[in-house]
Amino acid sequence: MTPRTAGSTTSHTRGAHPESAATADRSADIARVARDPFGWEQLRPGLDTAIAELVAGNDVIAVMPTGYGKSAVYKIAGALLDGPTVVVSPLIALQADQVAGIQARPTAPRAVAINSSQSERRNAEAWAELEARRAEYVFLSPEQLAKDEVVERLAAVAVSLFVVDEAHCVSAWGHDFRPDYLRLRDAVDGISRGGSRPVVLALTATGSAPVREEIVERLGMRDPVMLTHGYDRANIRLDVVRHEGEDEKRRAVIDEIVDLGGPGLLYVATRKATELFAAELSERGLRAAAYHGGLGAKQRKETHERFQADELDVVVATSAFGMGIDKPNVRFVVHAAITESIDSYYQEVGRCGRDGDPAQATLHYRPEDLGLRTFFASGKPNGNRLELVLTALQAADRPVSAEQLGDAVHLPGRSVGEAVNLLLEAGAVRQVDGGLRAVRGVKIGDAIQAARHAAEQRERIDESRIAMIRLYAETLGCRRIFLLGYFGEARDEPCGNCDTCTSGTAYEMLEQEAERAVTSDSAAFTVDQAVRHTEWGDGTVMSVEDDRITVFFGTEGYRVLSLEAITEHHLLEPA
DNA sequence: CGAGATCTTTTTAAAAAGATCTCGGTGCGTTAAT
Repeated sequence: MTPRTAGSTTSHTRGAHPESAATADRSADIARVARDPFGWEQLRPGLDTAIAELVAGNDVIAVMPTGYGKSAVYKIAGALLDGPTVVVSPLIALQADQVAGIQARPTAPRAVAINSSQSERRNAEAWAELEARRAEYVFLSPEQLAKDEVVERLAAVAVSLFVVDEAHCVSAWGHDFRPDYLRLRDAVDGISRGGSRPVVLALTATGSAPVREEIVERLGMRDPVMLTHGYDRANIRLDVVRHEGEDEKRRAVIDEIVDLGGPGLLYVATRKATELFAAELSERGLRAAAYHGGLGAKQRKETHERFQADELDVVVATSAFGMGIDKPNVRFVVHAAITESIDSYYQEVGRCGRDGDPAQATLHYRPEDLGLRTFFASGKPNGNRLELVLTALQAADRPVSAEQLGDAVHLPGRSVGEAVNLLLEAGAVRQVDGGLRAVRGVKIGDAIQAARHAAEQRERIDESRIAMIRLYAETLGCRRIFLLGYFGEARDEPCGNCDTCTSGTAYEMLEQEAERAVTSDSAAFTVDQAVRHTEWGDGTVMSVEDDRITVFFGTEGYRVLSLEAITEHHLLEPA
């Protein structure tokens, strides 16, 4: 399941020889479509490769920073492939922008969106355009694609390209928050039933190896080509500041932002904190606004637009602010609280310094802040609740909607949804047209145990992701070496642009490790190597240091193992 | 799990310390009331 790699250094070509006539024709086609309807004279490295692979019929997962021009991949490949392009987009606001972006070029193929914010009539028109082959691109949410009717209609129009934008959502949201992300594979299968299977493209701005592999697996991608570009953002300075007390941390955050000016982003953990910080920053003379999911759509849009137009210095936000922001001159991303994973942290940090000029990323760290992350990570499968929900479903003689189910068991919608997701994952419940249905012949006891098991595994993985960001915050080594290592890019030289390099501990750590390395044998393991642990089963080596290695296990998450212990107890062997 | 609010107890009887409670993020879609 490991994707084939075609990164910036190791260019990958498959099928026809690069100099063959067919390939030459193809790159001429790509250049022509890029120029003619879309107006791009030159495509960035990797984009043309991605398009060529798709046009040749190969699935592609592309990991590239926002602002790199990822959307060109599906715009051009979609235009070249015969048949409409489905683009799965997580936010309706984003869909509107994406459609507008294509429509802004009068000669580009037509794009439509189908979602609940549009009138029924508008959606019907979109379908009609698609079915009449007047529209090439259709933007949809995963929830739309969970509907059988939608999938059937798409199967009938012979979709040629299936794109999952912001594909990290599959792994980040699919398990609990937006479970329909895990059903996209069924949508691809359903669309294929109409004829041939569409080529699948996954796009994301960040993703560690486990996240990328989960995307590939959950989407059912076939032998995909992986393209990564621009992980190292050398112009972003990486600092971590450790704090003892909450008040002292808050003052330090405010002082730093006032000092930095703007434009920049301040990420905080709670909605309330966005308001508090925004108020205090305003008092200190900055143009600051709060942003979180609880605000009205109008206000959110306005804040977004004001920031984009340089009318705000700082947006103080929860993780709600981010996707769809494409502002090159963001000068800093400051975190007043730690995130739940390195993946999220680097994604948020990646929003500054896109213009290549120096930018600042500071994490204000208190170990106590990890508590909130642990709280969010805990699934807490309540046996009672699971049993209640499953019994109700088994008793029903026809599919039940989530809402009917909530009424039947007298539980808040949220806990019902949580239970349902676990039962779905455990295979005890199935989503069918019209609602949920219990799978026949499954014993309640077995189902609940399986659901609990699924929840516990998930929890272990989430907690190991928290443990990794904690290691980042607490490391004395070079921050960049650590970050890039997490994303699978080995780097030996300290970066010179982070706090540990400045303080010198990064160099001390390297020396110490070099000394220890004399007595240990780290050469036995390499990054990306498949290994098997006596207790935790199969895993992949994520990073190798001189005295320890980090391994990602499918059932446990990230584990740091000392080489001494591995050797002594024969814990790990190549798989 | 931890912070902040609120309630309860203690003790330089009006304020402070201690105990208990509550809340915390991400968005789709559908629907009911204006």
